[in-house]
Order: sequence, then C-alpha cells, then structure tokens
Amino acid sequence: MLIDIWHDRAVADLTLQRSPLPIAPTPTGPAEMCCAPVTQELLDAEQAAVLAARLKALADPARLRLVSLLANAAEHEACVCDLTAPLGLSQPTVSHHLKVLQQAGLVTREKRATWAYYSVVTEALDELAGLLSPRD
Amino acid sequence: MLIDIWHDRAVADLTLQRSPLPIAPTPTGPAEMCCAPVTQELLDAEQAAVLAARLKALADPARLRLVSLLANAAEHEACVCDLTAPLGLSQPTVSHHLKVLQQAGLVTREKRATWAYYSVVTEALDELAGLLSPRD
DNA sequence: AGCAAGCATCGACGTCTGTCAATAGAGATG
DNA sequence: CATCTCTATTGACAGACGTCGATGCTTGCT
Repeated sequence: MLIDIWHDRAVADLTLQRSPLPIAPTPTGPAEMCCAPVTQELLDAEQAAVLAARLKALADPARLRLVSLLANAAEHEACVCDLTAPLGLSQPTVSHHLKVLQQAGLVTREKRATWAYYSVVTEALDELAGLLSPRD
Repeated sequence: MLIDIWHDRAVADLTLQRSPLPIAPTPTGPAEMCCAPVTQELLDAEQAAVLAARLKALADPARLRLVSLLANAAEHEACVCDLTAPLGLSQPTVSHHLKVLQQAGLVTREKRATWAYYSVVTEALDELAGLLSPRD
C-alpha cells in the first residue's frame, strides 16, 4: 500500500540542483542495542531508562502517524510540508515531533534545497520490536 | 535467566487455602489487534491513539522494569510486596504502575489470599512487537 | 472482636509534554 | 537586493504524568 503525498512538488524538484547525497546524513540517534529482550534478562535502571526513552518517542499518536505516513509514502520519504495536512497539526508541531523521532533514531533527515526529507529507519523499529518480543 | 523474588513467602503460602484458579482472571485489557503494522498500512487517528496508548504503558522505566521483573521471576509471577524493593519505589507507586500495565493488557492480576500476583501477558508483547515490525 | 499485613485509592505536588502563534534562519527566485 | 517558501526555534500555556504520604479496604491470624 503506497500513499502518494508528493503532489506537484516532484516536478518542481527537478529544476533544483540536488545535494550530492551524503552517505552519512547526520544520524543523531545511532540506535545501538541497549539491552537484551525485556522478557529474557532483568533490566537495570539505566537500560530501562534508555529503552523507555525510545519507546516514548513512538508512544504518541501524532508520531505514530508520522512514521506510518513516511513508511507508506512514495519513495518512502516526505517533507514537513506534506505531513502537516494529513495530521491536522501546525507546522511547528510537526517539526517538533519529527525532531523527537530523529533524536530517538527512528527517522533520518536529509535536507534537499529548501525541503527537509524524512524517512523511517526500519532497522530501529525492528530492533525495538525485538526487545519487546525475542525473534528467536 | 530466572530471578527469585519469592523469599520465604512461598512457605507461608502453603498454609493458606488457594483460590480455585479461575480460568478467566478478569482480563481488563483484552489486547485485541488494533491495526496493521505501522509500516504496512496508513494509521488513521483512532488506530494511532489506541496503539500509542499501549506503547505509552510500556514507555516508562519503572514499568519496563516491572515487566522485566515479572518475566524473570520464579513462576513468572510476583506480588506487589516483592516488587517495591527492586524498583526503589513506594508501594502506592508500584500499584499505580501495575494498574497502568494491567489496563493496557500487558499484565494480568490474580488475587490469592491477601496477595495480588501479577504476571506478564507475553502475547500482548508479541503483538505490540509485530505492529512495530512485521514478522516474517 | 481485634489486630496485622498486603494492596488500592485519594489528594497533592512538581515535572514533563503536546500544542500553537510568533519569530528567525536558510535557500531559491525574480 | 527584495521577496517568497520551507523549516526550525522560541515562549507560553494547559493538560498529562510520576511520585509520595495518608487513608481505607480486604483478608488471614489470634
């Protein structure tokens, strides 16, 4: 299932010089393994805090819908201006949520021209899922 | 890995008549499938709210440690009085967190004698994980 | 009946969080 | 340069949240 939230900007995009696609686009949250699955080993205070912080980044309706929008968007990415309308939230609020998601390592940001393109870090979601329920 | 937070109450427990192990011990949160995995279909507002509520129940250090304690406890269950010390939190606070977890369908409560035994609903964790990252 | 233990609820408190309007900054266009 | 678009930051505010002490309720024991 793919939702196109690209509109006519795809056309305008062609008229702009694109950035040379940096290999490492500033990964704020490296999303490193913080602990064993919750049900397998006892979490100490610090591990629990780290894991809770990541889950908390996802545990918000707006942010869940953002992740869903990004994952289902054409090219699996979208810029802020395409996300405000589907969410019914103001642009600053959307920017705020995206920043939270980025700092948790759940999305990446790539600036092209005046637009900031966000996309989901599927590996981060996978790892989070694996911590809740062991993949065996 | 098993952590024994049972102490000497296991002995005292034998002297008390046990409840006849009811089949359906008041499942507050039935943990029914709320939506497709986040990355596969677009979440609407309501689905996002439901999923966010469940994730929010887990997205707390104390509650994560509670789940971890329960999962790693002998018999895979524990009562409130065994959980306050490992967490370093007051009994009312622990009771509060357990209630949140129970309402989210992540733990079940079974009252035996004066003790309330909580245990993890692994299926709920599995489902939650499956919504973040599709299995197979 | 009286008492003690385990647990849930209540009330209160400080903190965190989601939201917006206003503003500032970066970048493209004319 | 002036202007426009897109995005990020700031400041402010209401509501939610985590925590605790005090209290009440249930259950078993004497």
